[in-house]
Amino acid sequence: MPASMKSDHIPRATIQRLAIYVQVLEALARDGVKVVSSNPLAEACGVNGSQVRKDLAYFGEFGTRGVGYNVEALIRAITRSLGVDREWKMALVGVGNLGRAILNHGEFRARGFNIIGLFDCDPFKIGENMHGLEVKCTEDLKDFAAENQVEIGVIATPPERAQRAAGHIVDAGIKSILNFAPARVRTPERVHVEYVDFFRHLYSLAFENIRTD
Amino acid sequence: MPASMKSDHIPRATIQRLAIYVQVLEALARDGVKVVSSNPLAEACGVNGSQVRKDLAYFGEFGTRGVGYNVEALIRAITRSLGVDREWKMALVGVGNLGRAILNHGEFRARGFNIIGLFDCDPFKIGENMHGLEVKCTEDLKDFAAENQVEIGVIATPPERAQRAAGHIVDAGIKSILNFAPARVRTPERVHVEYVDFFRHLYSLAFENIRTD
DNA sequence: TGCTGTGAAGTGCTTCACAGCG
DNA sequence: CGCTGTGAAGCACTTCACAGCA
Repeated sequence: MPASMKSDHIPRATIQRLAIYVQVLEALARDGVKVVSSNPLAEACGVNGSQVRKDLAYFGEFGTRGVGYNVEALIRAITRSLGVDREWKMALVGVGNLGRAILNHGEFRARGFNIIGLFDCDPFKIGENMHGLEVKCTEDLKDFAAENQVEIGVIATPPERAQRAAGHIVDAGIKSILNFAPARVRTPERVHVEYVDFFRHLYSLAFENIRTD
Repeated sequence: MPASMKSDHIPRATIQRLAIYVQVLEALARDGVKVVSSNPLAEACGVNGSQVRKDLAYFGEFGTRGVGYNVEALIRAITRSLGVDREWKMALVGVGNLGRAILNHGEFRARGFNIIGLFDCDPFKIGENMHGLEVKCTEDLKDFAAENQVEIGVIATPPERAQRAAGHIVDAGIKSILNFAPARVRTPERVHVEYVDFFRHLYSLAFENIRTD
């Protein structure tokens, strides 16, 4: 646990909001803003001012009373607190349309989340070269992960193959999974799975839309 | 409001879980399962059995006491309740790497969320043809949306252009936005914005990872 | 004075526990 | 007898309100 952390339990929602704060703070930094107080920051993020202050208080005291928060310093404080101020090595399982899109999406690398290995179970794809990486057989993930200290496994297979991909990732000793496949996967307790689910959002939009007619 | 709805307020979290239930129910249907009771369904979704029953109860009574839920019927009941059992027309703003990836991602069309118009502000992209659609100038979105009853605007621009894209979408009278850009956007109260934020998930993974060392 | 940091109060979602029905 | 549907209890997060510091 980071030495700076003040509380033992931190709400999951807090972590997700910290990611939003970073987004907004980076936009402020781009616009040349040096200092921001909790209320305007909160408004730009669509939350309450106390919420921002409480979220930050879980990790330390980053503000100056009567003034606010230094934008650049707060970005560094948050990314440091979350552990995202360093490189993270990821392996991508599934190099179809979705997988290639993820590979092409420069934002990941720009934020230190580097895809260093590609895996697929399709013999026609194995051996192919993408973005300077050779597609390997998923069976080889275990050795690769051990040799290269892979920390995050990214699933980008069709839904019916997501569980098998998860099995290979777990088997390789990787404890974090980012799943882009539209399927839930079963994993041991110790493995943390995050789901990127486009349809969750589309369903919310559709429902809100018909509800407010 | 759908006639079947039993309660006036439905938690946002419930809607998001319903999307998960559909995912898991579809996987069960693929495996030939005909009937499922709340506890196994809940376990596969990573939630509590009462939660499943309560979520469904907001919309009606879909189960049979002593038996469980018919898988196919429950999928239809949920998708109907949420209004996702029909076609939704979407316009995509921003046809860079991310936008093209969204356009190529067949799942959207497969679930009735159809991209029927492409827009970009880059003169070099305007006029280009992608997936049988001609890229138009973002200024033309307003007329296009009115003529074609676009219901959802999808933002896939770089973060610094997300706000302008949102402005065009709002201006076109569209009330729902799906934002893939890593930036928050300001919109009038009546407009519903959903954010697809990959980094929210990566931040959660990274934090959980260092927290459990 | 202005804004942060924080205990206390408020709110809403989740879980429990069981009545009710097939 | 088994599982759904649901009021009540429990719990966690959010918001309030203000003490405390620059």
